[in-house]
Amino acid sequence: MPELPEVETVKIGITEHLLGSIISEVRAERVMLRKPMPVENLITLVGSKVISISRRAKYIFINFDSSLSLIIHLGMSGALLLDKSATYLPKKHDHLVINFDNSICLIYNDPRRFGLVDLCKTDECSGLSYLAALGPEPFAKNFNFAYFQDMLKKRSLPIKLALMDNKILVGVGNIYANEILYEAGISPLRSANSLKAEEIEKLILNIQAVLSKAIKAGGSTLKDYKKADGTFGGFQEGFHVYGRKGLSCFRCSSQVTHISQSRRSTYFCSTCQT
DNA sequence: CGGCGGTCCTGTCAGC
DNA sequence: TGCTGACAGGACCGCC
Repeated sequence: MPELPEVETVKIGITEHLLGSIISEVRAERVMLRKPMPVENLITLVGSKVISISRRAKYIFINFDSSLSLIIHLGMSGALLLDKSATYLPKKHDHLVINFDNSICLIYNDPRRFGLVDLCKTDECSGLSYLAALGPEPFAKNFNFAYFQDMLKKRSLPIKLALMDNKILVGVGNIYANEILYEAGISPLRSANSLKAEEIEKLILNIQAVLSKAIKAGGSTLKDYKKADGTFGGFQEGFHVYGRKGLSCFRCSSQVTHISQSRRSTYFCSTCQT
């Protein structure tokens, strides 16, 4: 799935085509995602006009003039695609297909169904249980040294898991957690509360550097992820450790180590990352 | 409360 | 070729 750079890329990709468009038809499959898809509510979107598209963590918000917001999370395997041929034929795992008056079609496809589709009044979204507890955005002012140091000193779990904890910081998933720690020269096994001030500084810089580089590259494409136009992101060419088990570290040439932490793959260089 | 393992689901790939 | 098991970008839940 999409981590923050992929979600941001999808958001940008759909915005230019959907802004100002009016929904003419909603086809929603009665399917169980992270929670049941609210089919009856989704159908009420017909006639609504898109006024803005935003992102919070890995959630995309399509905001309408009817004061409603469509909330979409792509989970592990979800994709949000645009189709410009007037007659789109639904494919397997297309759970939501929305037609717009400008003959553009927005398709939500998610084979593993770990994603989420929800509808909420725009001004009530921040109160939703799955959004209320989220930590700061990596590029926001409230994600700073004082905040991060304070959060990390209270936690004893491995720093890699802390990076992926949405209450501490949103947007960093498994791939980028690996890449960020490699760039920062910090071992993923270190407990969060063992980091020194200078390491925390370095971590913040690399969280922002790695994510912004990935956004510029249009995200990373591994298996399922595609950009909204169906083409692929390019950042996977830039991975330094992820998926490189046994290959040479680009810095010191020793072999990249692969381990499992909380059932997620961790890749790191045990020489460069201490 | 914090940490960790199990779980939701389908697709793909390696190995037999 | 076909089966089986491991594994995959996320996040929630429940148990200690």
